Amino acid sequence: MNPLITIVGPTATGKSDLAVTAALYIQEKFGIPVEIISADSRQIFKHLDIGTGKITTEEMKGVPHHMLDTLEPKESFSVFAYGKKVEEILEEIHKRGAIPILCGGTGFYIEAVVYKNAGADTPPNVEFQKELENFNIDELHTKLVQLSEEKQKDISHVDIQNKRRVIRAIDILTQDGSFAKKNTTSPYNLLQIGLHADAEILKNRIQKRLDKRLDDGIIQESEKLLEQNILTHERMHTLGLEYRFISQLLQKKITLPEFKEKLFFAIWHYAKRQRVWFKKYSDIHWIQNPDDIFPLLDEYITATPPTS
RNA sequence: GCGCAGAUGGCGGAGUGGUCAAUCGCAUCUGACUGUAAAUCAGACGCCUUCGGGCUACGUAGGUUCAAAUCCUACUCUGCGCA
Repeated sequence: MNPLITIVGPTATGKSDLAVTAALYIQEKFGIPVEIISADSRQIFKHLDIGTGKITTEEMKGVPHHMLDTLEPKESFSVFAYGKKVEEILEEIHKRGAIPILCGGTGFYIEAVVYKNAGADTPPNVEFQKELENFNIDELHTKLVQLSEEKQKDISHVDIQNKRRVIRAIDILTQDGSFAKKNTTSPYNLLQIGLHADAEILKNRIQKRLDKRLDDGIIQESEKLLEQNILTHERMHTLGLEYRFISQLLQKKITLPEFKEKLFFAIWHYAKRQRVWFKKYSDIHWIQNPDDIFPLLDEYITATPPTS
């Protein structure tokens, strides 16, 4: 099995830096090259630098990074596409005899790579989904139940209160597709590392990071992208967090103090959601101190020297 | 000092005699997650409970009433106006 190291955890715990540190450590100590793959749903986009806290070239310290700056913000993307793309990249990395580190906080993206669970194998019918938007959740639910009986498909996994999910389920069944089975085992030889920080510490880090990004010009970045028509307010809304609230601020829907407060809580809530997501994987080695990664790497690489 | 307004759960803010442990928003807690995932969605949220219910609560102290967060009186505090 080919090796794959993951570095996961909530935002603002220092994953990106740790990935670089780990990469350099492995290269120096074992002479094996390492390449990093970002698992961040927004850092994939060009121009979104300060807002997503994207790692700089300098901070990469020469370690190759993948899945950063590959799309224009206006282009749409999906977990499915992500999973496919990363699969290719992994293959190349393994061919080169290098070890990949998948690093990021987007749980679903990690799942798509590690377990190859990126959803049903039925492409979305965007037009049809738009039509469905016009119905309310109860009507949609009724439709879904009818369809499931017609097509004899189990829909017990669908969250019937979540409009988006119900629409997608209807979409899949209407196309005669079926829901993918969930894989529970990984095709890779895994080392999963989670970076953990206690609530108070994490809150503090989030606040400090936010203040710093404001100083760095996070708002101006978006203003400029709006001027250049690289971003729209609509797109900023779907990008979430920083972009969503900056958009509201620039449109004067909220004041600066409100912006700061709302954004802080939104990031904090996001971090909690990430924590819940990663909780379900029992094979993650949770560490609090970055230095604790070294023995884990030593053991992993010594026990299973990567071959290609 | 006088006048007016107000004091509600961690915060904001509804409620103005019974259906109020008290709408709602925020925060908090727990969780879901099958092609938008930094997204989307759910549950809990006074205390106790054998889950039937019980108890204590709407500034404080009294009062009216079968019944009060809601009416009356006094007091305390806060805001605005006049002195």
